[in-house]
Amino acid sequence: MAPKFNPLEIDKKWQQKWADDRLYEVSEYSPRPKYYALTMFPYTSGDLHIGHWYAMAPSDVHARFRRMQGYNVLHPMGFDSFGLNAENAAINRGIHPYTWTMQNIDNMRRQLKSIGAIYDWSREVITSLPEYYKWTQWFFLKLYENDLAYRGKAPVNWCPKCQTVLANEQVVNGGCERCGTAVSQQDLEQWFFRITRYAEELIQHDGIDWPERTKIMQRNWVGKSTGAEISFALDHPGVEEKEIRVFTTRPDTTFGVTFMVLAPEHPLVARFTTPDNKAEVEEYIAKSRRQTEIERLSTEKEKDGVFTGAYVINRLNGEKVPVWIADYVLLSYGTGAVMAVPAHDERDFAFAKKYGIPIRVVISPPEWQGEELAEAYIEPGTMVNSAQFNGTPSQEGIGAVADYLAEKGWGGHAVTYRLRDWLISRQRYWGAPIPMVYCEKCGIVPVPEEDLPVLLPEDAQFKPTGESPLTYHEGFVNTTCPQCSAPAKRETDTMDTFVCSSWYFLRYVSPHYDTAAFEPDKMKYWLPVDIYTGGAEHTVMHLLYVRFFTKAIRDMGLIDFGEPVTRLFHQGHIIAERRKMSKSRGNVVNPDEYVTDLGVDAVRTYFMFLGPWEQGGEWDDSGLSGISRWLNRIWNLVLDDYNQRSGSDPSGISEAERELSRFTHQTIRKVTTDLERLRFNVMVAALMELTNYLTKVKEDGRIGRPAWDEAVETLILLLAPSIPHLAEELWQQIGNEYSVHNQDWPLWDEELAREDEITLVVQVNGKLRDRIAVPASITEAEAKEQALGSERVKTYLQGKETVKTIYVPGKLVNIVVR
RNA sequence: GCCGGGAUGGCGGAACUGGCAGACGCAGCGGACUUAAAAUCCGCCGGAGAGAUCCUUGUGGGUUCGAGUCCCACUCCCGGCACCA
Repeated sequence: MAPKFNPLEIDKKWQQKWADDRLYEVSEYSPRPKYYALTMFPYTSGDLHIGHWYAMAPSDVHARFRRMQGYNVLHPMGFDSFGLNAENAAINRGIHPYTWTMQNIDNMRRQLKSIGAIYDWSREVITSLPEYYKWTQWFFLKLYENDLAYRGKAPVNWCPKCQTVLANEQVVNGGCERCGTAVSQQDLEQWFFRITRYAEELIQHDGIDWPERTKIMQRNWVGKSTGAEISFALDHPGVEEKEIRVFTTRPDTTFGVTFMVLAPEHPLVARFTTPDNKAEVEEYIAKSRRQTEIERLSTEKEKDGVFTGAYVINRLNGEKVPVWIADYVLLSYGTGAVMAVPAHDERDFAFAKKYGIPIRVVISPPEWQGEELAEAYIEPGTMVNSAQFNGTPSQEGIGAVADYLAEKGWGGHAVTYRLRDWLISRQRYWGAPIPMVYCEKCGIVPVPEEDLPVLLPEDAQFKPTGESPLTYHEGFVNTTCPQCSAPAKRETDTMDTFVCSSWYFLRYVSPHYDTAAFEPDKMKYWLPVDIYTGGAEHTVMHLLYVRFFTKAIRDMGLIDFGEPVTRLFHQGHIIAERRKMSKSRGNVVNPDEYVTDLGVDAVRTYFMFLGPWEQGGEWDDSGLSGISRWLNRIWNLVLDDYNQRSGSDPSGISEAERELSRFTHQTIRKVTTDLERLRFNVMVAALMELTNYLTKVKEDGRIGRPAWDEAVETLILLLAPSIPHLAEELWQQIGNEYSVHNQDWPLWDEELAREDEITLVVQVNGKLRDRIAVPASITEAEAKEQALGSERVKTYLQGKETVKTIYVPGKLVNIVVR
């Protein structure tokens, strides 16, 4: 009898040994092909819950599998550690953000180590340390140099509770992503990254293996619209501008324009509103400013607006068009002005009805007789009331009108994107300071590279004032101009944490390199990332930003690839009590207690077995015991003595061995392809089946000792990525050389995996009637003959006429009768 | 409203490219071992029926020799976007 299986002792023993031997440290100097397996690094919000483990354990299994397959695998880990959480802790509990963050990291690192992953801890990256954020600042300077970072006044999303600006992506249902508080609009001077310059490239995903839905979501987020820009003539006393340009996807409806609408914030409004309308217009602007994003975006809300008293001319037909303002027009999209065609746009229709503005049909619906429309007609049709374009199908008209506009110099074909520039300023302390200086003489001056990093002062005061503690820190703010040496002020905003995480995958290749953000040779060796796994919630933020960064620095010549990640995979969410786990809901499950109870291998395996990785699932620990039992069975299977039954029939033995090798090789094939496709749940099931099969084989005792030993070794090798601790222990116990994790992944032999005998399914009219064991080499004629010869089948053929017989090789015969 | 994804036993799920529905595990039931329990091992385990057999993959239709898988319509659930001109 084997000694009792003690998973906790085994976990401890091998984690210690692997660490001592630096088994998982990787270097660039390897003859093996490289494989960069990246898992999204965690945000340092406290401790890890099983959601993190669900992201990390299966990805480690995949990385270990690649390692055994002969790849030189880089599987790094680090901490995304700037951000609001730490600062709020400072305000609420009086702990310095640095201290709080480092405590969290210590705890999270301990938890991560207990997973038993192949993380190379010598490459750990912490974004909030100067040795890292120095390079975040350096990238900022590079973007600035290349006109991809700029400062501008903009209406921004402001969270009154967090007292900071939010990116569009951080506004969820009109509320703050973090605290849910309604977001309001404020005009502030802010730093932006010109991500829109890459809009076109960001909707291309050629040559990368990403989930279809992620690509679609990114495309939708970028929101490309094709149409035309049209100039409307403006002639207003005292206004310089002689035109207002609008963007439209429907230039074919331009003859139907009966009014124009500007966003209330549009700069022209104040200048051309006539005295009669001034009071009303100002009141409307004030009202829409007061509204929160939630109110303003409510689709329930009836569209309203006010007339400015100003007019423009529709150049296509010379008509005077009244100009209104309404808050359903957004300043930030297109030109902040729209031409309104009530006959062919639902919103314009409702607006025109409400204010008694004429509705003129210019696209004829089928069988239209000139009657009034009951609702906007937005489908294609034939152009009418459109001068020389009458009779043109509207879809042709789109291009024809745009061409005509271009010819006349009144506009032309145009493309607009929904994507806006990335606002990166945060009025907060715990972030990478933006390395800029304001000089009275020289204006905005970048901090010279050699002066980086701009360090966060340690002695800041944390008060909930709405401004960054940096603003009050005289020692930080007051500096000298790098150009003229006159007294100057530092920028006190810090960068959005998403800036830090936009390039961390580059830092892992040379985390301690201090003369550049990354060592070029090592970057060339490791990148791009071969597989990146993480949650789908990062699709339109992190994953878009990472691609933008990569393309931007490619164009600077720093790297020579444009896509950071070759293959992307999203694991699903672990939920508890039917909801996503979160601290505020109090349904967070901590993995530590399970690990100290059952051992880490059981927990790792349970995450894989739960269901398809991309689907996630409910955390239900009742299934864990099944995994534990299985590990125990493996232990006994491998370590209890094998007794070959003497006096067995020699021919029987060889047949049993043939069966065993077939089963083993089929399992190798299945486990290998499942691991390649990250189908962990069925991989575990296949390993359980092999275990069950070996248990039976062992009882029968008909296998020769060498064949048995070989089968057991294969089982252990196949288990090694999933249950690294137990596999290592068993590998040693059966007398093999350390370490199982340095062994080659088993290869299957198609010849050995092939079935000699198959079960031929016989159907009559598509219904299962018999199963016949036949040789795999059976011919079509033989199969049909056997099928027709079956007694069970014959009873269903009695008195019937056979219409045809379908044969699917190796599978079935279907006899169709009438 | 628009764009994705999904629905299979009591439960989690399996089923390659249209070919044996329910692999594997959990729970349950029965048995062995035990003074007993736990642990372990063996067996049963979608529904109806005495049985032959029939029914069964959210609902309704269709294509096909054959549909969980393909097509059409619908219901519900999850995720994303939401006045984008």
